[in-house]
Amino acid sequence: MNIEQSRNAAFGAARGTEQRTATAGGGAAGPAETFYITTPIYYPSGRLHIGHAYTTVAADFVARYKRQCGIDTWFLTGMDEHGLKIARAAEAEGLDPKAFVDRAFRQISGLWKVLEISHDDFIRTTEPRHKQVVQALFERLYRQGDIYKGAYEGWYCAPCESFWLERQLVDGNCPDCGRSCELVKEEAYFFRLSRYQDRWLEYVEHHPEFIQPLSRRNEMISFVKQGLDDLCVSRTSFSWGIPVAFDRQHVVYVWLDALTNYISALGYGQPGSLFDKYWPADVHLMAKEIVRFHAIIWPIILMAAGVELPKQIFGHGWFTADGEKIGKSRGNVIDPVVLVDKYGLDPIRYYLLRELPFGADGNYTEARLIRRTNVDLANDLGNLLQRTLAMVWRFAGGKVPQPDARMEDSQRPLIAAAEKAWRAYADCLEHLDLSNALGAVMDLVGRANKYIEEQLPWDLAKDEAKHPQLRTVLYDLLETLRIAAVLLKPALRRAPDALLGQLGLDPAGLDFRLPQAARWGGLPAGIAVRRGAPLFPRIEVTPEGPEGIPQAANAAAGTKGVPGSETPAVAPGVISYDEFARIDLRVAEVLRAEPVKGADRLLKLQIRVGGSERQIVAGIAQHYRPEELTGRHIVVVANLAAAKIRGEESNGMLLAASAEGKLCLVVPEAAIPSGARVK
RNA sequence: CGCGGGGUAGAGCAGUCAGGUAGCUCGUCGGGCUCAUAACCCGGAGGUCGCAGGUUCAAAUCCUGCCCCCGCAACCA
Repeated sequence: MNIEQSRNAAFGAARGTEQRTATAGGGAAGPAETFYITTPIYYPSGRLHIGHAYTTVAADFVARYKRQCGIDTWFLTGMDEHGLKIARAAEAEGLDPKAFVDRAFRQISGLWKVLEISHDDFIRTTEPRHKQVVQALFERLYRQGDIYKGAYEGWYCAPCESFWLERQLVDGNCPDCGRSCELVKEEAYFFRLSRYQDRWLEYVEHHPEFIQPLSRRNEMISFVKQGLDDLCVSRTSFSWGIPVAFDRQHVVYVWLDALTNYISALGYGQPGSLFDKYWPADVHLMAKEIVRFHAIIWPIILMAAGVELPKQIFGHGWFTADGEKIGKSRGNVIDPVVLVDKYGLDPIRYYLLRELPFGADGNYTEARLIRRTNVDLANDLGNLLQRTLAMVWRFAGGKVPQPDARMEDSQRPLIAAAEKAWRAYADCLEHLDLSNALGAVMDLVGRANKYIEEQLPWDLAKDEAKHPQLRTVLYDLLETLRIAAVLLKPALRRAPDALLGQLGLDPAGLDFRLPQAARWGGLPAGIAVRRGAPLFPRIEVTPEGPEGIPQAANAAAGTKGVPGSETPAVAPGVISYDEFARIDLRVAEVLRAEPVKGADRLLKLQIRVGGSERQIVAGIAQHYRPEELTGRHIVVVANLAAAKIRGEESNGMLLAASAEGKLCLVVPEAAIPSGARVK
């Protein structure tokens, strides 16, 4: 009873501090509480990478949490399918744009399936339901004078069919191909952002929670204070888009199309639609680079349309790849599907959600993923379950023991720790501090591990008089594990149920509703526990040295030590021989070299590799003069995908070593014909 | 004067909005425990919180100036 009292007091207090409408609180009177969360609609011009997975898994965690709190939740994601880039990419593959985006849709859906994303809807901007809302919105804004017809002025590169702003040009030429551009004017519609500038500032001033985190908010405010230009919202130079209803030469351009998905998906404009139920959105979640559009353009569109604004725009940080920004052009795209295959879904989800303070940037490395999994999930949580169950078998006959009714709550520190964990967890989630929400659960797990050392159950077992205490200790450990599983349920997909199953519960028949499910005492005494496989096996990393030791040294030692037997299990950071063999390294002769126009670090080299000649571009201009390269033999990666650098075609990459600002070419040590294989 | 992020222990980071004994993970050194997935627990060593001023009883935190690194913007293959 004292348990119940303190519980209620604790929850009452927690509820009282939560200000936003979407809380974990139990149902009061009034209309049912709802929660609407969105991810951006992703643009399928390239493959989706860990960044997309990050945003979407984060939204999934929040959505599942809200549902678990009994809140009527709607979780939207989708795809942005229009625009010139898509039309081009489709054409390049000889596909109809629609066929192209259909294929992309299948890929993205597949990824969300692998990550077990629980979205309620997936909006595609090519769908009629979206098109119709965009057209109506465009027309309305035009009729009321917020959209006007003007002229878009820009520099046009005919071969590339691209428009550029004056400041984007390179020596007056196309930044893509280096060829000359012509100044053109294109008729276009513009949206009067400028008209709403002051209203926006005033709104943001009075709604400090509107743009989060704080650094993004400040950034947006200072951006708007510099003055807003009107926004180009239609184009005539391509047709893969939503036609402007009253002027069919135009298609709606980018943001007015894309952003509108958040209301078109709800059936905006139709009486009795989901829009009435879920709008305004509680959170638009996204990575930081598109916060500007969501925090400025979107609210102004809504203001103009007389629609209530979303409650919050939240911009999270980026995962970088070993220090570099992740990008298609860098070839360091990390495929989430590969990671899930390799490590399993829960470790990936846990890592994504736990690793970064939500809002900040952070480095993705496989070593850190492994460490997170081993330390938090295997050593702390998985091992706690294992050792607890072993003791329950040994000291309590494999059944959940009955705690000693005479013991006060104050003598059972895990009760208070569990309460504290729940409160911290719920509070963090209200602020989208996902990492610390999980951290609160892990703190509880850590407390339980420590409790075992304090109580020494194996000693208690030796003394008959202490058996009531032993039973209480074991019960408290089991109950702590149950609560941890309940709190991890929205974040992880396998482990919580597996854990509960080992506690002897049937996850399918459990009520996970928060906060009740996190209350102390939910585990019934007397049920039989079931020891099972470790929740999270440790990931062993034998061939790789500890972090901090240069990998090359270890890899070299490793390959020498392992005589060419069958492929060993390849550790992260180490590539197999087959992977290495895919790189075609060749000796090449430099025929001539010249600077790349307008670039101070680039040289353009004509090289001969065996019988064929080709051009490569290399960033060595600050270390070598063109004339000193002619005739030299160098080493190149011969099968690297072609790329355009500063408008110059590059068909390969030369090898050079650099350190501390110095750079030198890697060259054959003795004379050898061009085209010779290097390995 | 382009925009933004950052500089805190060997590594990676929190703490900065609301100033009050500098904290976490990994690594390292030592100890404990034997229930457990070579796991778990305790303790030690290790920091001029980028630099210089200022405000304050008190500054990693607030103010001013400067230095350095990174991303984007236009030079990465």
